[in-house]
Amino acid sequence: MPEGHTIHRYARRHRQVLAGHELEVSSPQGRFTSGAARLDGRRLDDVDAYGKHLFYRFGDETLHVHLGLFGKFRTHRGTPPPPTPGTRLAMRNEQATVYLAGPTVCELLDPDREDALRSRLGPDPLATPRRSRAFTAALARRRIPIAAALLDQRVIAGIGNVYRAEILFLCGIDPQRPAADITADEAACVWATARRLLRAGLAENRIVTVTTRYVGVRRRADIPRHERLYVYKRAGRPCRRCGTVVVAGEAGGRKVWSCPTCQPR
DNA sequence: GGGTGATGCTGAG
DNA sequence: TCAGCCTCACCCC
Repeated sequence: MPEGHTIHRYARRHRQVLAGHELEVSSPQGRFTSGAARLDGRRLDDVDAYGKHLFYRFGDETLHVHLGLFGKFRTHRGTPPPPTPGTRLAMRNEQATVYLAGPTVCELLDPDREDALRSRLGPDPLATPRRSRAFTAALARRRIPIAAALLDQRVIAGIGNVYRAEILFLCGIDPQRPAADITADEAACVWATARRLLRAGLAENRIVTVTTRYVGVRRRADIPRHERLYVYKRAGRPCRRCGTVVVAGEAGGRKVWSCPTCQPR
């Protein structure tokens, strides 16, 4: 689930239903008991997101959450069901309860450590849309494949394995090309496409990169689940644009898919 | 009901 | 480079 759009969506949702209230905070699973005790009864002032990181402001305490590959939030209005055994964190007020399960990180963060964390993150297209120059400069410094660079959160924050494959397809860039060889125009395309796709994902709560003309339906909402992407996980199937067989490769330790015709070497 | 994979990242070697 | 983390949805029987 969690690429940057999901994280920003959680921030927005949790700000809506939880912020401005004193919260009951607990750790049903018991792995965040002492942290939860420090937050329990405090007012949540705000929630913000950067890249794939979430920050919950409780006065002078900040809760930091990173979902990793498995993490999930669930929001319940009114009386919630009992938490599942894996629920690390529960935050509750009179109108809603939010459960968190399976995060990579759920911790209290002091300002110094937050600064250090943020300084390791590249520009987030959903948070700092104008900073594409920082992105272009970061690409120019790397000899690694562009597809690996797009997963490096120091280069660009919030992109994951689905978006990187789709962005490179839409910009016509072979995943294996060295990042430093990407032209200024191509870098601008990657940034603009990342921003556009993430914003659409944030608005629609799902990753849909195809346009309706490639699928043969009238409305975006009618695009079937398995027809929403151009290349991601489509190895062996025809490219939606040109019919060439989509191929799988690897970059940054993860699979990446591309069309050899639309994304020439 | 069991097995597996998943949109992530770290730290050891 | 790769094991490990950690939960759950989905597939197949």
